Amino acid sequence: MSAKRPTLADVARLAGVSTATVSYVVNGQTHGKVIISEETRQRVLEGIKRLDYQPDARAKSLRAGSSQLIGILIPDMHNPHYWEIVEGVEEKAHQAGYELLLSCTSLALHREQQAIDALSRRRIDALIALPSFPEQSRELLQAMAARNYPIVMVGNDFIATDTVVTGYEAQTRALMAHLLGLGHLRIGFVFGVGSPALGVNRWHAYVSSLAEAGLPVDETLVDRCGVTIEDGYQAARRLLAQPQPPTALLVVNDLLAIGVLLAAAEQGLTVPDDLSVAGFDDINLAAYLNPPLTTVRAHAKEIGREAARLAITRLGARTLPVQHVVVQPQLVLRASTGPAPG
Amino acid sequence: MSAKRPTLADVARLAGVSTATVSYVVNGQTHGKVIISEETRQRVLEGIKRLDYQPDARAKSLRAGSSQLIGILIPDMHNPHYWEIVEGVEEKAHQAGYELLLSCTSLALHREQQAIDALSRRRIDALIALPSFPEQSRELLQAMAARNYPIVMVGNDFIATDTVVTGYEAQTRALMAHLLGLGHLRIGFVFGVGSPALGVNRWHAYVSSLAEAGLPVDETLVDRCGVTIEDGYQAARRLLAQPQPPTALLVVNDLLAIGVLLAAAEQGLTVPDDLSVAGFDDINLAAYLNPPLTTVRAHAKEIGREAARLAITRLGARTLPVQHVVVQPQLVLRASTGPAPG
DNA sequence: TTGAAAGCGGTACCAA
DNA sequence: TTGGTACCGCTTTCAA
Repeated sequence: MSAKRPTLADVARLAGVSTATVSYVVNGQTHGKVIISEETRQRVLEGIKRLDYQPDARAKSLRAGSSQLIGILIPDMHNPHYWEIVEGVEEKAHQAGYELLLSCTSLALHREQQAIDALSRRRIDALIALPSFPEQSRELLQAMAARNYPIVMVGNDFIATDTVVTGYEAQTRALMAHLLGLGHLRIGFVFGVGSPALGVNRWHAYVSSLAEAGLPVDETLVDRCGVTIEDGYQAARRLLAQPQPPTALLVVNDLLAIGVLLAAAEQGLTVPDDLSVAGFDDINLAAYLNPPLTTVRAHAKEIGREAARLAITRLGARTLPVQHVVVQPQLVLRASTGPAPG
Repeated sequence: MSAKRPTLADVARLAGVSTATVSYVVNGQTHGKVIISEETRQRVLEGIKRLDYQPDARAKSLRAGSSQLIGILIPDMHNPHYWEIVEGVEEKAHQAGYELLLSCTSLALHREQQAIDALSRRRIDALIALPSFPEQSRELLQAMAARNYPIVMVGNDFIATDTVVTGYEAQTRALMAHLLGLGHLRIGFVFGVGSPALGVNRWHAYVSSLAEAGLPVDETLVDRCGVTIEDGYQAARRLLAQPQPPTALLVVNDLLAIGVLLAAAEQGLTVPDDLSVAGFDDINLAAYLNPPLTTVRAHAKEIGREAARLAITRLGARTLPVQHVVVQPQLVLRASTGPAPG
């Protein structure tokens, strides 16, 4: 019970060799040359097995200067969109022998800054950041970058570093064109974001699409709400209860659209006959909603993969010029949008 | 550019004191007694600010013997149910000054064992484990426990340690009673689990409820499928396409129920008039599905909180007798279940 | 009230 | 092919 964890020294003692030798064996080889005799190797391996020795990652990391840890900062663990990004990161990171240290900031500025700090203290090798408050956290991130932490920013380019961004603007326009083409004149927006920075691209495209179509931005058709499904549900209820309700609703992400769909059903509206609904991200379940949701696919997993790729590349080539990757989203038309009623 | 990260020694040099002194002020006080003069303290603080010093968590952990890290192992990051558990753990852990190291095993045995190993090497202070393969991973877990790692098992008690379990059996029975009471005689089961261990409790209760009602287990009403929404969708399609389709469907978790609901809608079936559907877990979005889903609420967040509480308690009292906590689930009746058709 | 120094568990250089 | 050992950055005892 309570046996002390064995160390290199314990193994060395048992095998009758030095700690250096054990270290060599554990790490396979040094600089590509196998320098330990097979006999010694076996003896050491035997000792490792006997003691069930597991190297201490902290010590190794401290001495070796690399933690083999990639930190990732996401805004909110309630939105599957972010998990999908994490999944992509994880896939690539594991392939390259890195593990992930995940931090959720729950859309609170102080939590975000805390998290960045904590990650930095853990001496992660690189950071993949999806900050909720890129402007306010900019300084912290800059400071890390100055310390030679490779940082990949996802979704914005507030600091001069490797980035992967999506082109949501263009696809928001395409979505608006789709809706306008279906004859919708009262297109509302359920704009539930945890921080202003997180939705600007969609908002701008919404406004300018409206303008180009000669339509005003009708603030009675816009609801700035919170980030939960319930928030989306309540927002849609408010919007749809008005004397002049919208005939189509953009929802800032698919998660909120779930609530919107239910609100519509509860008011006796059929989607898309009475109301068209469109989301963003194309989270996994978007295709399984009732009706399946028209949305803009972000390619979340690919975003994650790209981010990891950039981080890992940077780790091996600090002086490479800054890289910018754009993962182009894609309009996915499903059954939740249709011709304007009437 | 590329500035080396400052260490205690750098701060000490700048402030003209020893590293010990810096360590004292960084940690506030030693053993409750403030022993550093205010003047020195200020000088050190000044140096810390100037250099933007951040202690190295690895070194601290190595020397101090505690990583302030609680590891948590979950089967699958696609199921919100697990995230809700993580949320509960995080809440309590943070309160107590611990951070979380999260590992998803993607329902693969080798990934699970890898993850346990990795967590162990990182020298987490405690492990909260939701293993997908409790039997196969038992030995590994036992080995950790023997090394004095506090382990909290969630959802099963395959090793003798602190546990938190849910009483899904009883509530599955209650759910079956509800359905039987509504006149359903052909109750099917969409049984999509990543590993046998993950669903036994529900399965057993299903079988015995049927038996008690004098009904046979009709294997044509049971579909053992995968764990994704798509799997649930396909399973429901198969089940409903039969000549003698079920009139009610138990779905092993709410996530799969999403797919089931869509499959039903596509076949032109109205839920609950033509088909009753019930899930498990009561994930957040269950209440927002169309129709809102009857389910068994696991109280996921509470499970997480309890697990964290157990772990933290254990950290402070190694010799306490083993604790077992039961978080009682609760039947939540919503609109997806109703009287048997006909 | 402060400092010197011995480690925590590894890695890797230099010698043997 | 192997061993001795300095050191990674921090904590903590013991002395001053």
